[in-house]
Amino acid sequence: MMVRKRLVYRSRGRRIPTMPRVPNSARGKRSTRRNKDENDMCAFDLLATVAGNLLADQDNSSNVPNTNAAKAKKRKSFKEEHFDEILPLKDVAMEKDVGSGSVSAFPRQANNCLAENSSTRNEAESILESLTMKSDMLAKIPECGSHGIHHPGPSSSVEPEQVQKAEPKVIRRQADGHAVAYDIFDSVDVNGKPPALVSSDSSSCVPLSSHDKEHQTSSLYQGEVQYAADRDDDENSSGCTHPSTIENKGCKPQYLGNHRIRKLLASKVRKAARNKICGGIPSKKIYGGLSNKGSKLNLCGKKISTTRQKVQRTIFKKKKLAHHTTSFAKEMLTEASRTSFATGGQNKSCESENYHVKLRIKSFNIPELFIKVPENATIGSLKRTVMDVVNSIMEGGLRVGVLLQGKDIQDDNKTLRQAGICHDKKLNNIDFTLQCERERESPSGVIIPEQMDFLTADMVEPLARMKCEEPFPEADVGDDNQHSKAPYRSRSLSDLYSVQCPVEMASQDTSASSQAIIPVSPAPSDIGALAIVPLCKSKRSEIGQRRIRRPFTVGEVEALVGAVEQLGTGRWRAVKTLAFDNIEHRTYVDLKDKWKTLVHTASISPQQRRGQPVPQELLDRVLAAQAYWSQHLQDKPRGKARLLPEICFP
DNA sequence: GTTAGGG
DNA sequence: CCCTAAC
Repeated sequence: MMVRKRLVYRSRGRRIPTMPRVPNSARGKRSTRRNKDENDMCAFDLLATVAGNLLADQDNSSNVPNTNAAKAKKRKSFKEEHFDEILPLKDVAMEKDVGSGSVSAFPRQANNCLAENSSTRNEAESILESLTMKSDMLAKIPECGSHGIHHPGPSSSVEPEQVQKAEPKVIRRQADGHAVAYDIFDSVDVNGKPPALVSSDSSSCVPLSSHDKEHQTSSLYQGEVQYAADRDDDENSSGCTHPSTIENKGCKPQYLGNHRIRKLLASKVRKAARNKICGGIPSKKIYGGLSNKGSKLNLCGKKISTTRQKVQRTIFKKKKLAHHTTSFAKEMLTEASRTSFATGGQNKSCESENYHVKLRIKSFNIPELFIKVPENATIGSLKRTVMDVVNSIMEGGLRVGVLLQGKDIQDDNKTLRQAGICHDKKLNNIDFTLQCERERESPSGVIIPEQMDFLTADMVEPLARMKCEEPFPEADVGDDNQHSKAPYRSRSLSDLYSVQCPVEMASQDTSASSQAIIPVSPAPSDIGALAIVPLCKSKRSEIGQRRIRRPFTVGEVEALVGAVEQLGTGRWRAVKTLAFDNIEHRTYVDLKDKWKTLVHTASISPQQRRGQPVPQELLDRVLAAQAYWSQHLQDKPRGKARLLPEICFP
């Protein structure tokens, strides 16, 4: 029966040359999706807000990551093996001097900062004693601690800095530097081995429950969760609030149903998430529900994750430049500390005009950045590539939104008082959101004055000051942690950012990264230029994150054609094994799909073709192979005609 | 888990 | 690339 079925397909296959319909429809679909993605932007703004709120709910679910043990092991061994090779690269890359600072100088800077913090601590505390960032979760990591950035404990908070006059620049720089640079280089992995591709496995944003250190480490180690907010403050803030939480390992795989069910659920969840997000439903609820609501939803998330991993097999294996979730959410908290702004009060309606406010960044994640790094790439090219990507990310700019009791206050001209925001009463209900500037009407792409005033001083600045760097994941595990001790400052990147846009943190944020550099494994005949591949263009939350689109290179096409010539169509698993075995991000389904499109491409006129041109010679082989196997398989349903192809396709 | 196909 | 159906 199975054979019969296949025969039927084969017969259809014969018409392949005339199956323009498939591609066309596909195109239409793509187009549609693109639009959809644009719409998803609406979710973008919501994420930030939501994230923070979820932290509190989500933590405790730290559980055992349900990752494939073998894979984890593999990754582990790999990292350990090449740690020494990787580390240097990181340093080199970080030394790129942009602006005044060099990353390599970070250690010293960190210490200095620490000292500064100490000296100004009292003063600062009086102003923002409770200001904290989720990102300090980084500090939780042992290595961070070694740099003196470590937070005192559960209730640790970001070192208060002078907040009075925060400057956007500083903020920017520090913020991104911290976030971006770190991320980018943190996982740079360069080894002598052929660059294998690294899948972003973006879906794997995992929240960490900071409390569970082991878990955390584990996650980091696996590279699945490189960064997560940690609940430094005991206050409950915790974990990763990012929507991606759904896929988070933190959710214990309570049970493992059959994959089919998982896929189904994953699919459903994704759809639901997308729809909801697009619909503008408060992400808070959406995510909150998913993450907290109980085991049910969590399970779903878990399933997604699992499914992803299995189906895509996208676990970065060899080169991962950086993987970071991108959510940046901050929540301003309010216990307005009673420090005055010294602006000279006027009315007293709200009775607290000049107060400094305590703000807390509950979550801070960074976007994924992947880069294709051919072995023959130079450090310079690597730098340029990273720079380009970062710049491209930044170009969107960022905008801060203010929510009062969940309601977005759009009138920028209103005074806080007019908006009903009083230090005494309403501050507790204020939230900030980070929105991608592009796609939004906000003119300058710069933060709005009022907001800036508020944020700058109290919230952003501290953030900018964060010195803690995430340690090399491997470090935690490795015996020799010496290397891991080195912090990776990202001053250079931050500087870049600052140039691009004033308050960029957001760009990397929730927008889920507009782009990413993706390391692509060296396809059989890959041409080795650095290539940047957009990552999750949609900026949608990572919930239903679609895999990044990675166009086949000519080399890959060639390998595919060669494999199909030998194995025939219909044996995609074998094709995968034969020609793409070491390329994690190309699944046999991908190969099958690619073949489908190749056949179509070959059957249309060159003028109608799009994308990177495929040599006519290859297309000819595609048609020949397709025709051959279509016929051949009909005659001999399965197997047995292995050598024929060679005859036909030398 | 694979394969074929439609979207 | 995603999602499903069918095996």
